[in-house]
Amino acid sequence: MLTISQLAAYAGVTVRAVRHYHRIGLLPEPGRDRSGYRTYDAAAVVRLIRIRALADAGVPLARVQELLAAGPEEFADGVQEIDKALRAEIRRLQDTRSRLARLAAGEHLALPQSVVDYLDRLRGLGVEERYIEMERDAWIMIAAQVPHSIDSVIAKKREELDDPDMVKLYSLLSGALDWPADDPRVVEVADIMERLMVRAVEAGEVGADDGIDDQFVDLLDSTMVESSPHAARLVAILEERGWRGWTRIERVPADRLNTDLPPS
Amino acid sequence: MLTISQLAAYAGVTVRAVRHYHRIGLLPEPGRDRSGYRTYDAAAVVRLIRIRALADAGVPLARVQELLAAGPEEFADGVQEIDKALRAEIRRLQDTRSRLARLAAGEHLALPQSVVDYLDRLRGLGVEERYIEMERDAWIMIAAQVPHSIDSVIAKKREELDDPDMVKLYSLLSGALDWPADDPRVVEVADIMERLMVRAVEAGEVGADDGIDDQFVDLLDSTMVESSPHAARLVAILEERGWRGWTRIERVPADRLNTDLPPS
DNA sequence: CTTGACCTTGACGCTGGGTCAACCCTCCAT
DNA sequence: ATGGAGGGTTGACCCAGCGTCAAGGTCAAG
Repeated sequence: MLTISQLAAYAGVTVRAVRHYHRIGLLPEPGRDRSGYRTYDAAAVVRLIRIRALADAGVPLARVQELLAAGPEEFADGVQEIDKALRAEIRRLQDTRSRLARLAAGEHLALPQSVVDYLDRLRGLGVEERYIEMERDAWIMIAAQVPHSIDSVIAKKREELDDPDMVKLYSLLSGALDWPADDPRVVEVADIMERLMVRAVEAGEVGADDGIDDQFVDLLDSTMVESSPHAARLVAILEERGWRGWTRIERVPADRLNTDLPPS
Repeated sequence: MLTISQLAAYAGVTVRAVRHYHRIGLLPEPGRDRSGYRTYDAAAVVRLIRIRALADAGVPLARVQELLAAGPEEFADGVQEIDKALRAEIRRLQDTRSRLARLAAGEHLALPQSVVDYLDRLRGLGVEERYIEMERDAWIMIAAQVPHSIDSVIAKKREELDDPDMVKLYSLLSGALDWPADDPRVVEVADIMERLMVRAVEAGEVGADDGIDDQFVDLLDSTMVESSPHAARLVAILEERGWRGWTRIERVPADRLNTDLPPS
């Protein structure tokens, strides 16, 4: 006959776990010797080993109890299910692992490779690290928001970088973080942006549905505006010229300028 | 600005989880509007998404906090560690999966293939299912006890089945479960066993260290004795003839018969 | 007889939140 | 103005699966 610690040792569990199984009725309480110690036989070892085999597979103890009480066919069905869950869990962990790999490889966290490549390209253009971090944070949000279309969105962005005006724009914006409050180059930025926007409108690239909802666009815009004092000024200048927004810029018809803003 | 539920939706978590992160200091408490609602900005979304990326990898929230507060090199080291843990966990789950596969394939739980094969062979010899279950339970314990040498132990057992006497023995033992209390065939069983043992001793196969400790052997023996009334009688007969034990049978020198048993 | 290793029950702690409860705010339709 | 829906707020208790004391009773050895 065995004591509780011997039983536990045979099955590779702790004494505390065995007592826990008794309390929840998973392992029947055995007899006691004259001093109150529990005395176990080999059947208890076998039952305990079975319990652990299932519990190690992640099966909740309540379900373990059901399964061990069930007939062979129900048991087999249950094991099938458990195996499916295990497969799913393994795949989930593998996905997580590749996410972490990308994370460690460079960009901090949760970004698809396409975005990482895009940010690397900005770096290659000489854009400052501080600015890239802002971009990165915006892309983290976009990737979380529209995970399915992030690749096509970023592909369009990459194409835009083929335009020398766009490259110029980024190099100016990057440096703008250190400009004095009323630097005249903000106007230069606005000029470049307007040229780009006009071309985009002509190419029919404005107004296409990007799958990002309006409120989310507002959120990105307000983050941008808060990031630098120049940003607000820039948006104001563009608005005077009939453009609205930032993340998604739209042409505002001249007759509606400043007329459809809410009173607040 | 975002409300808590909007923040939660962007990051794909529940409102309750966000509040939990506030309480444990993982996500800083944001400002409130005049009615006491929390108001979040995009930075909170980014931080929350990062938290989830790590938490999904199974990192405890306390560690997530450390990592997000740490510098880049410490962060990278931490991610390395996490990845190692993930790899280990994936392998553990795969092992569990193959254990479950064997389980579903036939024998109930936690037995290596070699033992399953052995039990199948017993079945093929016409041994009753009830008896096989007893054998199986014993092997479950042995496999738990000496997992490294189980294959060699079982290989020896399989070889023994090539002996027609051993086959005869099993077929008798299997049927013995239904014998009346004082069936004379028990003596026949004892005869066969003695023949087998004598041959084993001559072949030098007795006394070899099997790596199983004495106490464990006692446990297996007592289980066997309790399994049937004939078992005790069988052991008694063999003991009269100078053999002791069951799981591991030894020759007892004639002059020491009944002299070294404890008085109890 | 002491010592140290076990045994007993009972109670609280831990993670990562879920799930009420009880109440306040805001907005919209009536 | 009023009521109801659908947000938000704090607080408190609940879950698994044990770990970890606490406060004792027992056992075997020296």
